[in-house]
Amino acid sequence: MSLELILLGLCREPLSGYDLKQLFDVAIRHFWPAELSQVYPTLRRLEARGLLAARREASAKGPPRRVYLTTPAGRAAVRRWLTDGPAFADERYPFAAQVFLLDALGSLDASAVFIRQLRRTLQARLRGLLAVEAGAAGSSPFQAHTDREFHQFLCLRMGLRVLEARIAWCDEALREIRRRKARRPKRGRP
Amino acid sequence: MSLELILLGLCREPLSGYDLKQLFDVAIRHFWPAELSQVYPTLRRLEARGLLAARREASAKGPPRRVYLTTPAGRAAVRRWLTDGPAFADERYPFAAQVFLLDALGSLDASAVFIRQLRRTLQARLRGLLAVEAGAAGSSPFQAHTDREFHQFLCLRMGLRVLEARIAWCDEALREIRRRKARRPKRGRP
DNA sequence: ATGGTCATGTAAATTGTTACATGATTAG
DNA sequence: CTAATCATGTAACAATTTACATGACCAT
Repeated sequence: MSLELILLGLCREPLSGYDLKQLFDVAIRHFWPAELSQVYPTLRRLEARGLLAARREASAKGPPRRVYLTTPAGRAAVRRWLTDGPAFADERYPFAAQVFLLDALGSLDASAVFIRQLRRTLQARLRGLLAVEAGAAGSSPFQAHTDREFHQFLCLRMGLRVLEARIAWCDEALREIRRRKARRPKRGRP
Repeated sequence: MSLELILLGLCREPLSGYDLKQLFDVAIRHFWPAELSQVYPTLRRLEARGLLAARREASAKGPPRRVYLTTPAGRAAVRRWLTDGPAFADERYPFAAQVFLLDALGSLDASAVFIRQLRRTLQARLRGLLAVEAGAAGSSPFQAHTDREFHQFLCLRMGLRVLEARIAWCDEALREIRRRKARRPKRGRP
């Protein structure tokens, strides 16, 4: 399970479930989202297996924190995961399925409306990622970073490129729809 | 649930669970995979809800087939899904998570090995999709197709573009790793 | 005192995967 | 006769989401 490995990878410094959730939400949810209700039991499980070590910590606010740190066994598991090569999972894009079935609306105009809406949403996401990039990188994108930041930045670039590709696809699709409409002009009023 | 809507969308002509599974495997699994063990109960559920109509059919081989056809209510559900605009789901890319954590290996060379391997795998997938494209489209990609084929072809193009973007990212990442290595030359033997 | 953030969890429901079970027909 | 394809399904498990539950501390 990838969530387990990700948590092990992140706990190279002591982090609580709450901390981890925040990390996910700012930097990781783009390629692997996680809810607190899944994080907490998973941390317990990893601790029970000896891959994480837990320690209580008093907190300024609220209840005491449980912070976790990866054990040597946990670190070994992460290294194995990484050296075993890229891992893949099934990908599910509902909007692609919608495009596949879009002819059910029986109107190229309706298809164009759909794709324009898709483009707007993707554009908004792209703006979000670009803001992260600008904030994280400063002016010189790949320079003056630790190896950790460097790899995280690479990761962000991957997200950016995929979004750009999807937006470019929207433009291609709209072009092709226009061409198709031009070739087969609208009936109704001559 | 998207699987339900996809099945409803596909059953505009009578199809059995078995037929549908094959459709998924050739054309749909790229953006929405499905197992038979999930398809069969889902079809039953949709029939129970009056969105699909089932009919038995004798089969040349094997047991009698159950073929399903979308009812007017089912078609309405599909149209609603499509006109409500693009639907999104969480996306999970284990390999992106691995890139995020890759600095745990403590070696830019190891990172390059990982990304080269990723590139090879993506390249192989791209070849697969290109073969589908060539087979489905003939020489003139968007022309001389029904609206149905047109939209399905658009869908394929989206898959292609995302794969190309990921491969381009691999190249960028390898370039940046080389630059970083050049700037901070290897220690060990001067 | 009201609402937000800190901080932990549990329970139920949904969704999807893997493994198992069955049996007919056809091609080699 | 053996394996592949056709065709249906069930059962057990795993992963994830949504909703619920609790309580402290801080700022307005």
